[in-house]
Parts: sequence; structure tokens; C-alpha cells
Amino acid sequence: MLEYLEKFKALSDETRLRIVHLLIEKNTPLCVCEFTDALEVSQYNVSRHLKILKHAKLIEENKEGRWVYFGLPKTEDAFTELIIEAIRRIPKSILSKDLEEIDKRLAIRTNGKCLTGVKKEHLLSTHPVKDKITKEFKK
Amino acid sequence: MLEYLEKFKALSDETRLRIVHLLIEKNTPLCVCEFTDALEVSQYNVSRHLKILKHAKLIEENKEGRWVYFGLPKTEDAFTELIIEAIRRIPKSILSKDLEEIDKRLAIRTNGKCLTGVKKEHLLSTHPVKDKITKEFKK
DNA sequence: TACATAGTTGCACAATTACGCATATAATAT
DNA sequence: ATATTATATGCGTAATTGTGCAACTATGTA
Repeated sequence: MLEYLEKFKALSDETRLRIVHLLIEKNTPLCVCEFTDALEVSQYNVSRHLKILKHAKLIEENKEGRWVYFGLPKTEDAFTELIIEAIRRIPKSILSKDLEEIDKRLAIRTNGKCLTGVKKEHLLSTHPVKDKITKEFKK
Repeated sequence: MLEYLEKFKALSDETRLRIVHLLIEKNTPLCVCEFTDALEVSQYNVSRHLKILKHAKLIEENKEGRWVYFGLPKTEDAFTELIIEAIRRIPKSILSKDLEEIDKRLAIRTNGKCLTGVKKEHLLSTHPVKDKITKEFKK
């Protein structure tokens, strides 16, 4: 019973629901800093919320070097599958801002992976960090 | 967003999840005193939890004289339908006690409706209240 | 009218949970 | 080694939520 209750509890927080919604819409694992920028939530809180979702087995963790990617679980039971399908029915318009922001972050990935030192405010042109990223990208 | 969040919050409490589970399994509206007996939760708390579920539009209220019946909503959106389907996937064995208890209560309904003055401890034979019920039943 | 039963609700308190801050850990680059 | 970046976490606090108790409304019955 706790197993099911825990999933509902995990989804009964706005930030966590937005996290899962992002994963469903983008259908690709995202790293902590990408969530942080897209949701405009502090890094330590994103991290904490991800931990709760992971414990509820609503997301899976995948370490890649310095980054930790979180995505939907690969093996889902019927219960979890239906919950995810339900979340997919939430109108995109309600969370369009999150989708816009994550798209900005995903646009600067290199080889499908997150880059270092990228903050939203750095996405402006002629910014030193963006220049660095651009350089990385050209490699 | 709040609309969806509210449904998850409503389901993130054990008593409330058990209430909805009962309604799904029995597929018929139940009254407050029936929930009270089946779940062994105080009547005022059952009432409060039902109010929360009703506000989240996960259940519907129906007054019949002195009794208030609560059942699954008639018109459900896709989101709610999928959530309910998910709950239906929770193994019956986990909540078999609730199902046993509600069956005892449902067994003494008259014309499909709840009777007055029935408490679980009164279901024993030769009890004055049960005798009264039995009399009622024969009418 | 008086009474009994079904259900609701205000209040105080306890438990839970989310957050900000500071700091710690882990991996990589210089 | 040292610095930098990504992520995690302990602590204190504020907000939220669940509960017991008692009082209340509402409906039906003697």
C-alpha cells in the first residue's frame, strides 16, 4: 500500500509534478542543472525533489561523469504506466513556460549531452561563457 | 495546474486512497457510516476525507434523506479516468480487509440502501439492534 | 415536542513536509 | 595539487496537513 501511496505523495508537489511532466513531454532524461534552469527552482531543491521521485520509483537515475541524468523508469508496472499516461493528459498550455525553458537548455546540448557552465543568463550572445560553449560545440 | 495537483494531493493520504479504492472495487456509492465501519476510521475523519476527495472532484456526493452517499464521478475527464484505472491496478490482496468489512455492511442493506443504527459490533446474532434491522428487513 | 441517528465543522495540537542557507562530496579541468 | 563545476545533504524554520474532541446541523422517529 505504501508503494502506491508514495507515488501519489511524490506527485502531490508542484515542482515534482512539473519535473515528471517535463520528462514525459521531452521523452529524454534531463540532468539536474537543466531542471534547475527550466523550472527556475534552486539547485538544492531540484536535487531533493528528484530524490523523492526516485525513491517513489517514478524516475530513474543515471550518472554520467559529473552529471546525473534523470528519466522515466524503463520497466514500469501497470499502475505507474497509467499514472504517467494521466500526467500526459495535462494540457501542455498549462506548463508551456517550462517547455520553452527546457527547449532553450536542450538547444545547447552537445552530442545530446549537457554542457558545463551553462546558465540561462549566459544564453545571450557575446557572453564569455556562451563563447566558450560555442567553442566546445565546434570541436 | 492546481486542478491536477489537487487530485494527487487528495490521493496521497492512506485513508482517502482506501476510500477511492473501495468505491472502485464495489462500484457503487457508499454512505459515510459504511466507510466508517469498513475502514475503522472515526466518523468525523471519514467525513473530512470525503470532503477533500469531493473538492478534488474524485468523488461525487448524493444526499438521500439522512444519509449521504459518495460515489465515483459520473463525468470523468481523461486524466481522472486514468488515475482511477491506475488505482484499480492496486492488488486487491493489499486491501482485502477493507473489502471484507464493506461486504459485511453491504450485506445488511435493504433495497440496496443503508439502514439505520447499524454498527459493526451489532452484526452479531441476538443483538437488539440487529433484531431491529432484521425486522426492518422483513417489511 | 422530544429524541436518536447521520453527518459536518471549528479549534488546538502533533506530525509531516518544503524551503533557505551553508556546506559537503564527486568529477573534471588547469 | 588546486580550482571549478555538478550535485547532494544536514540543520533550523515556516507552512501544511491530519487528528481528537466537542459542538453543531439536519433528517427522521416516537
